[in-house]
Amino acid sequence: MSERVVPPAARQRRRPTKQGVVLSAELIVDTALRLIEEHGADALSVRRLGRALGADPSSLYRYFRHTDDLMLAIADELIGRTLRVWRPTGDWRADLRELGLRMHAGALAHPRAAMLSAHRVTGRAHEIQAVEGIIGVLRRAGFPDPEAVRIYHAFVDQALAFGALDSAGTALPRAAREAEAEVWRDTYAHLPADTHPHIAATARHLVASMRSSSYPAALDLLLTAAQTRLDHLRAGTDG
Amino acid sequence: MSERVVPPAARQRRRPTKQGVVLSAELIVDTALRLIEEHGADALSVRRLGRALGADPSSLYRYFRHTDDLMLAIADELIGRTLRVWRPTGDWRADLRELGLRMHAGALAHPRAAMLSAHRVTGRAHEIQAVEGIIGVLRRAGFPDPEAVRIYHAFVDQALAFGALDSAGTALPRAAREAEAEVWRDTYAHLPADTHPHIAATARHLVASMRSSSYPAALDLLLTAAQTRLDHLRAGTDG
DNA sequence: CTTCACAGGTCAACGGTGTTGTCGTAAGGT
DNA sequence: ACCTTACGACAACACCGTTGACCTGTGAAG
Repeated sequence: MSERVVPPAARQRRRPTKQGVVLSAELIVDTALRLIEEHGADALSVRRLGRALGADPSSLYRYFRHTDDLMLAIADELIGRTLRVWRPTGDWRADLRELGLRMHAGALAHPRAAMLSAHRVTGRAHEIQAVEGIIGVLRRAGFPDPEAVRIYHAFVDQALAFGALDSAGTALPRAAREAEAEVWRDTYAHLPADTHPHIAATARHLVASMRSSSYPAALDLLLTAAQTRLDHLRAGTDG
Repeated sequence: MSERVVPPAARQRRRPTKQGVVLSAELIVDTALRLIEEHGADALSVRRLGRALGADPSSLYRYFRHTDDLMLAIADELIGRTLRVWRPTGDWRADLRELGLRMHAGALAHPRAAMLSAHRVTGRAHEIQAVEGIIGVLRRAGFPDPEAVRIYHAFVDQALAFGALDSAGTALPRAAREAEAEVWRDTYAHLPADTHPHIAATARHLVASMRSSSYPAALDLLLTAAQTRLDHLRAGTDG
């Protein structure tokens, strides 16, 4: 074996595969993302990716040490894409809401990658840029430093956590996802009022609510609480 | 094949395996949890579980239709364990805070299981009991039904999502976890103020905050927002 | 232009996975 | 003591990630 993976800079001998494709780390990442998007999260396997590229599966190991390595590269690409289109306007609440929803949407677009990368701190350029931007928004809004950090931390983790949670939902095989919807419709909607009064009373709302992600609601709750805190601080300072 | 899985009530012929173990859904779930705890999440496979039980892997299909089915049973068992020690006092905010922290702690106690099951709706006994309990607390507190469901949904998902997120963190190999802490200490704590003013200004707080979970803070923010909403509703009704 | 080292694509194999069809046997009801 | 049948065992299938050995065309050096 010795060293299988060669750093991208040193690559030069661009030999095409048997089927005429010239491989590159970029092409592999892009193809992987396309595969995930088109055929669901479980469509991503080294062998399938190889087939989609028109190359032997083992060729990929010349570019990535193992599948995890590939996943991180994919995640990195995703962070970049999300951040690239965020333009803070100066309204802290609207800006954070926008960014939160974008992060969540980005995760849902690539469930498998989101699940694997949510809990990792990369310390890379894109991530640092995001941290600086969010804390900046909060400080400019008037939050004192410890408060800004607390809210930053909760905000980011919430976006990542819900992104991963909801991604896991969409990554399920179609049959399992339908089974879940059925559980709410069939089991919860028909519990008798004498044994389960609260579920019976709210069944209609439950079935409707469970159909969609609770992230927007949770995000708004977080922002509302932050707003309340800010109002409180202002009142304390002004009066 | 016909029907392979027999409902637990109908079981009677308790034939021991070749190695003398008498199987049961309970025993299988318990063994699976033990396996996950001791050897990590990837230690859970039908074949390994069979080996750990002293039974042929295919025997498990007499108790669970497929692996997913087994995962749901594991998840429900965890919910049950958490719920078993929760005693609502009547103070809705304190009760939900208590339950949220318990769920989070329960997830951290079984990181791998939490990660695998956080996103599943089981529709099983313990879960139903939890739903009834939480919505009951909210309705008794005075939230109208749609509001109660919205908050219930956000509350539960947030507890599960953070549970899974933080579990993923603790499930990392020790080396990787230390590397992450280092990133905060070394990279973020030393960014120059002229390029990253906001990070530089709050670095001290950042390093401290990132060491621990943001779930308690996020939970308090959610409860604060709910309280605000409740006050608002009361003011509207009373005045 | 020719030569030739070796990057990088390919092949075959290993040990793992979930899942299913078939079969034998011992447990329980009669 | 017999019969039925639940249920555990076995073998097979198609897939997975990963590796070591092999072979060939590329691109630079002479």
